[in-house]
Amino acid sequence: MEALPKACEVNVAKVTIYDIAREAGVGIGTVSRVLNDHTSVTPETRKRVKEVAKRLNYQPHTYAQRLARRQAETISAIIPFFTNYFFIEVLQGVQDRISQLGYDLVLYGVNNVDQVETYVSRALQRGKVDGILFFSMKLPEKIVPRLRDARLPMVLVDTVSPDFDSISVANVEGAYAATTHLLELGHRSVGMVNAKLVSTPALERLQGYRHALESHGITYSEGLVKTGSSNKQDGFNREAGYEAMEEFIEMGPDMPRAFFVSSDIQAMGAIAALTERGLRVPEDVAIVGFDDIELAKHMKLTTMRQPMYQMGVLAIERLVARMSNPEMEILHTTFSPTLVVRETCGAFMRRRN
Amino acid sequence: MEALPKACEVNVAKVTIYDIAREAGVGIGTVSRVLNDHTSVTPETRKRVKEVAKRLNYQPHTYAQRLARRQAETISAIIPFFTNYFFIEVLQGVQDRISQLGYDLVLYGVNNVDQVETYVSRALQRGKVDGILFFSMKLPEKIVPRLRDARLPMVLVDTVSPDFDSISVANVEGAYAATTHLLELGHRSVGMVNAKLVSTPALERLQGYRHALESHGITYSEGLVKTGSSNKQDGFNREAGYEAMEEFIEMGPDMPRAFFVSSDIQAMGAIAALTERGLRVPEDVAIVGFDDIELAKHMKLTTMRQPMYQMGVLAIERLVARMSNPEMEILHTTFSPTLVVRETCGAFMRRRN
DNA sequence: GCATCTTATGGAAGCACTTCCAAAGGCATG
DNA sequence: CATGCCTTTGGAAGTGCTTCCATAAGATGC
Repeated sequence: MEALPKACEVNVAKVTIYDIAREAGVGIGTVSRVLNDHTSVTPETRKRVKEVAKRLNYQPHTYAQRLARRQAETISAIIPFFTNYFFIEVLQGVQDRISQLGYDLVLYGVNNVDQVETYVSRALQRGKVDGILFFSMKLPEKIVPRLRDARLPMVLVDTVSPDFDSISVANVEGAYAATTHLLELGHRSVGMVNAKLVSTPALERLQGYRHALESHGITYSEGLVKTGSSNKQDGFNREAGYEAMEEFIEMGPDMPRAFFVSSDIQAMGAIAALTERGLRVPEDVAIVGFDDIELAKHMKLTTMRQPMYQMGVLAIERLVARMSNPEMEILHTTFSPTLVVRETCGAFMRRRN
Repeated sequence: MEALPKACEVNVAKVTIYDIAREAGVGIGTVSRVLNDHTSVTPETRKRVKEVAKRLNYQPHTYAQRLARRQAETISAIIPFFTNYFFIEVLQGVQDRISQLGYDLVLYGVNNVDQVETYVSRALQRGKVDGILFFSMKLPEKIVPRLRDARLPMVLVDTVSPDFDSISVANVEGAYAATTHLLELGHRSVGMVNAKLVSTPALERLQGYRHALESHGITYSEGLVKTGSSNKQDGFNREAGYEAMEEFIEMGPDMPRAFFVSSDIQAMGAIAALTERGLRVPEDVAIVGFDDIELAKHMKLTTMRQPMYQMGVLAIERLVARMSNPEMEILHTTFSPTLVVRETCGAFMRRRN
């Protein structure tokens, strides 16, 4: 049990450019030039250096590079964990694009609002990241000046602020389209299952719903918009949808026979409430959701599709654009959600008649 | 349009420890000692330096620190994006714990198997990360030696290899418990909806199912295990569950009236297939799933719960332990899933009778 | 054959920190 | 008062790279 090699002695030899330079009989400058594919190196030298590097299994030291290059090659994403489906899909786009660029993605998952500031501070550490992606949360007013002063490229995704680039979804238009679809199917009484109005998307989707009614000559009625009591995720959750629909069902015969629901996940709850009371979807009640999460397809839910993956890709592209040109004018892009007609709205059923 | 300030001129002044040292009339060594809370600094000096640092709004340069400290303060997670629910919940545990430790989490999302090697190589870059979390995928044999040579702490989550620490779920026991639950409710013919056998969890869950049958004196029959044809995510997807159940339904009266399904998401599909054919759950057919994803609760699905969040937390703790003691014996931890009885198994229905 | 222009190369300086070592000062002890 | 010890401090050396500058070597033109 003696002379156990210490961990550090066993560790992989740390090969530096100095080792390569010595071994190849060149200077470190030349080594660096070869490894970074600069010009002004003869093919023979280039070849020799590359061979030595390979033989010694050279790995550049990431942080030494980043320090010398004055580049972080890293982007951080500040993202609320509760967004779930949306988050996953957008993040996939972000990841794929980032990975192509050879950048790293560092993830700051926010579970409660207080963490936002902590994570922003971390991301703002000098030289740490080249850019920030800020997701789905209202940007706290008090940190806006710090962010602006830091002059660090930042793109907001699924949220908006006049001071920064943003990628978002046209909630008003989407809600308008969803509601209009139901109206065009002949419904005159269309209810809305909404989320808490503290959230901007909820507010905007309500607006779109209301506009749609009014453009079709129907007066908006507060009594036909319900939210349920579950506060989790600002009301964008299944229970809230269930509860809201329960309330509607209690209205008895006056209950609307068509609903725009402000998210697919709430729609799942709403449909469950209906089914449990013996009401069939779409025969008795028509439903249109919002988001087009993966489950929507399986549930045959008619819904408004957000191009989540593309939003992620675009977010990175916008960020890169701003990185290379900080003086670029601030750009706000809104994607228009598209109506995906499946079965819960009853459109196909009607046509068959 | 003249004399527009260049971006770099406007940029935040980069304050270094040299600036602080000059301003506070001390040496850089002292500044470093103060900022790192070392001993051997008089309270007055400490106070003065801290004040200057604050006044100048000093931010340490992350990468200079990491280079000098020979520590990455970063952990990377290599994770298949398709795991979805499981992934999100485990990652939440990982994130929370990492964040407490002041480490960064860099995410490598894998969309197809080839990417695994790319990402492993990146994570292996010298000095880049202090540890790796490898999720839910079979560790490719060919990279095991590289990984071992690198002597970089790595913990496998939801997958196993003899060479590395791992945190996983006792699939055999879980499947055994699930099947036993159905048997104890009086079923003699229990089918299984499984995923593709290329996946270890699928293999192990089949084993548990088989053991359970045999310990109850029932002979195992291959005909009662079906998989469906959808290959996505190794068969752990909704369509596959739907297809498998369709096949069962085609058996006619010989079809089992109870099923253990190897994942909740498949169970969703299976239930849909049953409902569409007019078969009620649990009145006509009993179902037990596996995972306890968020939707399971809403669907009232009886299932085997995996403690995903805790698995994430433990994964980080294990990683940290190995980082501080590389010679530690390799540890494999398996969490036992617990049976969550809801409605789809029919247990409550029975009791009511 | 010489002046001029390229092109290739070595290595110092820089990036912003940590850490170690030597030195200085303060205090107690004999 | 001299000696030894401890605390505090400054700053050189180190971390591993990139980049710039000066120089050397080779190519070109007349």
